[in-house]
Amino acid sequence: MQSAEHPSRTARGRAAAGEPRPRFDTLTVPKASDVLAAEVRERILSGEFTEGMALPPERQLVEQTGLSRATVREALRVLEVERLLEIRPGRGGGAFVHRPGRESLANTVRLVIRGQRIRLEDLHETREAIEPACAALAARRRTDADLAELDDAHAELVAAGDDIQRFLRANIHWHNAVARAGENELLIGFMSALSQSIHAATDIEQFMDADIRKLTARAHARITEAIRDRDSEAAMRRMTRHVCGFAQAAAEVDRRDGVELTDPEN
Amino acid sequence: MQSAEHPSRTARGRAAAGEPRPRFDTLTVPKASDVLAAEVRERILSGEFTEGMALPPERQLVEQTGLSRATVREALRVLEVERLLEIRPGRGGGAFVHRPGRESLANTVRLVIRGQRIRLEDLHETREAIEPACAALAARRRTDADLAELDDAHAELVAAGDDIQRFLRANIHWHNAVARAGENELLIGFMSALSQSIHAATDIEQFMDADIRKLTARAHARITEAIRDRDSEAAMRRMTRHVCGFAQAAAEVDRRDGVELTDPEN
DNA sequence: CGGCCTCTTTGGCTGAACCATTCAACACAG
DNA sequence: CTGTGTTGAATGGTTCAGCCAAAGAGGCCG
Repeated sequence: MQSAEHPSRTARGRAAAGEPRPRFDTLTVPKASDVLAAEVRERILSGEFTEGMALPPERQLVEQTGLSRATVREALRVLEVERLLEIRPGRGGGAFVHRPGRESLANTVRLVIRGQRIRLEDLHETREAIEPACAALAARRRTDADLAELDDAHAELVAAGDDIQRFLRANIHWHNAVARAGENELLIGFMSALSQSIHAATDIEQFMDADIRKLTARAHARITEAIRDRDSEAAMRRMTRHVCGFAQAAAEVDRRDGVELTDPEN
Repeated sequence: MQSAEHPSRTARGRAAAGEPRPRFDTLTVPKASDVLAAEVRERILSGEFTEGMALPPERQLVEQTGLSRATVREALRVLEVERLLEIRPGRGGGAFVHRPGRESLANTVRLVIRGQRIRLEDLHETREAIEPACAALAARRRTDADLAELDDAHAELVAAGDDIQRFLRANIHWHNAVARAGENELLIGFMSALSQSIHAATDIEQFMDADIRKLTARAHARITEAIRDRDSEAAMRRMTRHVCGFAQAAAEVDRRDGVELTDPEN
């Protein structure tokens, strides 16, 4: 700061002589821990640090970087939050490179959905965009194992009967199985996060009555058949109808709830 | 550990007497900074801490929590990475609650895409699922301002001529404008991350020849028209054709490159 | 009154030390 | 020789005390 004020005075004298001075943009000073984190992040993402590789222990990083331990720890912590490192305590522990899997993709997306307070309608619309595509891909790429899982999930759904919690678990399981059969990691992650978020945000007990459950089971069966026949057109069409129907039903209940629940509050 | 071995001996004696012993699961000890981070995170997400609200300064948090400053700082750092806090130094600074916007949604998704090394085909497939839906929504919900932005972006695209970088910027801008017109925050974030990631991953100079540029401009024009006419069917159909065509062209070039570029390496 | 200076508040960073967990090596009893 | 308990070392987790740097607040002097 002082070294920035000081020259400005002398420079003003020169400016009076008509000589143009160089222009400096307001420069941003990054935090030390961010610098280290960025360095390590790049080396992980570039593939220089491979999955499972152990970083040097903290105290050694302190030596090598010239930073303090707190700073090094902050950097490691940042990368742990970003799921690029996994840190284990104790002897033989340390920071290990970890290329996150589909689970953490789903977790991240879910956190973002919650953090941004995305509207439920937005979630439904997004699902209407994504899930039919998943069904279409599933129909093209399904293996027999995928099919078996779909059948299992559907059997469980039917077997659930009036046990709503069991029904809902089987429902999510079936939807995730469709996404997995599509073999697209990104769509799998999105769908997983979406279905969980929608499930969590919907007061689902309210409208999961016997009729809707029956309708759901029929729709799943027909979609599963299309996937079995590798008929991606039909799978997509039927899935579109299924999720749109669900969204409408949810909106219906939500509107009723809106009247019941938000009025007394205000 | 010792307290777990010790009783086992005395208990073994009792077990011989046929009396079942209680079973302990391996218990997990959370880190102090995680506990604090979780606490603050919940209070932000639940709405108790509102946007822009200032948390107490670090030293005061140290008093109130009974933790050390390093621990408190780690917790705040975690929340900063999750974009739930914004931390500013200097007097009048501190930790401020920050509900992340669409920019950080896109950033997060982009990081995940890169971190997981999602395949380019997966990106294209996901885009083929999402962007037509965006176009359909845009046709239904567009305002005149949205339309103006689309027209601007298209004009810029046409004006770019042979300046490929300028063309590409205008291209991304137009695609983002479509998403924004759809008014779905989640889709906006996904699309923004997708188009940037695809752009970054495609060796785009290679196949963005004059023909493709002309084709792109025509497609954009026709889609913009559909959105102007609020014809969501047409918008969706044309967008599907557009992005599929792009994906095929990219795959074509990629295959050619694959032969050229990966052979010499091996 | 306005510009400058100093003071205070706040985050950023350091260093040293101690605690907790885990694993490996080793010594000792059976 | 075997297995079992003990000890020690490596490593992350936490604390404490302190200094530095940035940035606003308020007073002081021209």
